[in-house]
Amino acid sequence: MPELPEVETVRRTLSERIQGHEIVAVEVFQRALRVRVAEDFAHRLAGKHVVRVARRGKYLLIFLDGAWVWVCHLGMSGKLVFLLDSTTPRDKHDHIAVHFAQGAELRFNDPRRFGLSVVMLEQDLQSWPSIARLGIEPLEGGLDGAFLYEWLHRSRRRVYDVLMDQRVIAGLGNIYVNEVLFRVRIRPSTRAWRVSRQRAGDLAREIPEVLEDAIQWRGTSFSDYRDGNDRRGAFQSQLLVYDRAGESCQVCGTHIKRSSIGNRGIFYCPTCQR
DNA sequence: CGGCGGTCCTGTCAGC
DNA sequence: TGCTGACAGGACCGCC
Repeated sequence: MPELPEVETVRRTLSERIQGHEIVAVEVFQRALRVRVAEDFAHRLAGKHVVRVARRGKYLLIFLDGAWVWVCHLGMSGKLVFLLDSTTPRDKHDHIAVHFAQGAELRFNDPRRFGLSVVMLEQDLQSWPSIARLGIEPLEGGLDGAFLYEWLHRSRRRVYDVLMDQRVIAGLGNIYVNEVLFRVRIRPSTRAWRVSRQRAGDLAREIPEVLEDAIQWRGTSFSDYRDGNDRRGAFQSQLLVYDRAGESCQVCGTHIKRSSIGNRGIFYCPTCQR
């Protein structure tokens, strides 16, 4: 569900709400997420202040005083929503409630429970496997044609699979990989090693472009994504291929095709993308 | 060991 | 109306 632009939008909206604020109490209703929420999770968070809200790939990093960090991943269906009024009725998929002063509350809701919520010491963050594995941040410079070509030209995988690999670029997911590949006219099933240096350069330029654009539209609300204020994103209006099977390609008019790689639906223009 | 398929979980929607 | 199967934005594990 949430890819880099969505997580970044959650980061920005939450940061405005909780930075500098004290956590007065924490409730855990459901521990069985992708990684079981630790028994001492609530105890570790209680009484701490939020120093800043950051992001690494699709991971949200909520830094707390005392050198602690609360790491959240929203999986496919996760939401972190800030409520001014904690009397708002609880949903059956609300798993964690973090209470702030004056009745404000941050809720972690995740129907499919593919999300993750752990607290650790800041000094352990970079060596924590899920973070340690992550590749380059696409919006912080450093993503260039040479970098991408290095990965692509010696991989026997499909270009789609390489771009989806969080060890290469952190933060891309199914929607944005489909969109980026349409914009550079490469078919998702193309073997990575067949992508030329020039095309790798196109990709390196287009990836940050699409991600920044999506952030400006506050992410894609294809179905259930919401930001930290429970608001929908609007980038779905800008999607050129994702979820547009059967519609006409805006460049050439050919019907957009839907196919699949593994269990993921992929969308492309059979004429523009080779 | 690189690459790929299956799996975790619930909700929704299309088709019968 | 109700049942069934397919599918959904992610990540990890295990098998070949």
